[in-house]
Amino acid sequence: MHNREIAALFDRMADLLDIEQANPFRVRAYRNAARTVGGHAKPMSELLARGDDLSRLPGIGKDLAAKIAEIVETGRLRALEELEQRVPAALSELMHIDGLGPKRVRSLYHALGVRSPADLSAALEGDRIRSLPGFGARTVEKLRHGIEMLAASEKRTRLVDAEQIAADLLEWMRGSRGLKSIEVAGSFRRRCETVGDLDLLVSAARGSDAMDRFVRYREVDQVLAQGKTRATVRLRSGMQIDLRVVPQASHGAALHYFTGSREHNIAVRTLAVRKKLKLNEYGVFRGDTRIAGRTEADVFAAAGLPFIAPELRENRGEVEAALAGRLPRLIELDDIRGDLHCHSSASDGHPSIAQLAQAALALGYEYLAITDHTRRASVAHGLVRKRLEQQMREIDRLNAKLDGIVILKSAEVDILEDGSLDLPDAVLRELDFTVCAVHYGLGLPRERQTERILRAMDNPLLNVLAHPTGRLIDVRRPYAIDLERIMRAARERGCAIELNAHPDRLDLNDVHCRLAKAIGVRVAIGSDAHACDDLALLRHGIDQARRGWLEAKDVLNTRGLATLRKLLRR
DNA sequence: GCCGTTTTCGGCCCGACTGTTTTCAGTCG
Repeated sequence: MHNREIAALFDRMADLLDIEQANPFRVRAYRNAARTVGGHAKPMSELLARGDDLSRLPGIGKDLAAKIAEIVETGRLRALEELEQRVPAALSELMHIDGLGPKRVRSLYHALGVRSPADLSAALEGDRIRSLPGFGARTVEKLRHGIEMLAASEKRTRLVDAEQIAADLLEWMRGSRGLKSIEVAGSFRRRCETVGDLDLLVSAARGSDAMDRFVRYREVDQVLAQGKTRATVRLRSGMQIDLRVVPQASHGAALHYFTGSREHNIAVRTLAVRKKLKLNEYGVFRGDTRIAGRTEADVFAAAGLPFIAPELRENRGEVEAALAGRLPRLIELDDIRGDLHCHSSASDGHPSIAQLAQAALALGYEYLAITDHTRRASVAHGLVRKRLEQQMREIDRLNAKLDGIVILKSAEVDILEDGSLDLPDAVLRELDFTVCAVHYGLGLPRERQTERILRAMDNPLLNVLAHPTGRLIDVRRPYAIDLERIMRAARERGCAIELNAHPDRLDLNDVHCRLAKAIGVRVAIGSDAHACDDLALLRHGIDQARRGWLEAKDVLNTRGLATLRKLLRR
């Protein structure tokens, strides 16, 4: 039973309790628990196996800890099954339709026997639904649309794609009259790997036309809501955009509020409440007096906190760390001294090694590792021994000519199904270091896949384990491995773990980075560039590293070349 | 159902917009 599945059971519990009109705080407790469990890096089964006290997890008390144990042991949750005797399980799905909450779902079910989206569609065709209180013509229309959108509503957009959408929209919005500032807040600003929608925050003088201009944007497909300070539209791309307009005096408070996450906001507001203050999107108030609001730093200070970077605002311990003065000094792109993963035309990349070196030099790097695929990756023209040896000689020649940058000899060596490496040790030994990865046999059972990688790491010629989980965002799930065990083994053996920064991968993800830091294994951030421009993709890795609390000292390629060589040695 | 600088009970973040309502409930973020 995976954490995700446990979380799903708790979410369903919350939905059904909500429909049953249970204590709303009890409902929230289940939702919080779902989030805690679903976002936890280690399987609950593992925590239990080693005797951890689950009630020490945030939002998990004695009761929920016992329920987690019950699910892990039996695969069932009796409380949910009992609840489903009273409230049909399928009603949970209706809660995900835009415009339907617990009250309307309850009313639809009791009055019309609606249990599923299909039932709802049928009900919307008839006129009985109009007899229900709160179901007018507009609501019926909205629900029709909501059912259509149900499938799409789960879809999230990769951050890198959202950046494009945001850039175009910002350019349009900057033509607004009276505009003081405009920013994208929300999960975009927290640099989540995917975003569901975009939250746009505008500070503007009175009489600004920002709101009008927003709904007139050429890409707008539908205006879903529009008030004086807030509007929501859906673009032709399907992306939903929320706009909020606030006065400048509230800019910091609004930026904090709309950056979220929701859970982080609740944590900070709770702190404010304890100080007898009120925090909302307009500022921090003592009584009716605004004591902060212009900048985010002011808002944090009023709540008794130092500035917390947006990437940390997930209520994953950042508020406690801030109170204790133990916030990390997050890594920045400028800390990076070189790239440890890229491909030349020798395998599946486009540019020559010389072109890649020039591009890396232009980025201010001190070194660049060429990591073409090896033999086994035949579709990517993987290098056989002879071609790799030729490449090493070419790199020697280039290094003799180049000034200001050193090209490192490396390869993205396949980890074969039996855990051996794809080229003989004799040739790997000639490289400065290796980046090793699994590309085939992704479907092995967890234990075997883990053993395979551990065996590969037993070879002292393995230096960096590349894209450790193999996931491709929205395309391929991570392969089954015991990542924590692999990380521990990597630390013991002096291997590093890659954070592959390619926007298709982001592998390690943010939670894994946090785990790597806790275990103390060093992270190597690589762009996995296949073109010169791709070297810039490394910034996406920095985003996730920051979300995972990584500091410059946790990352291998923030070191100068001499130190890097020392740290790579096993 | 959780939690504790208001600590084992009594709180639990806060406001905008919509639609259907004649003053507000429901939903959403």
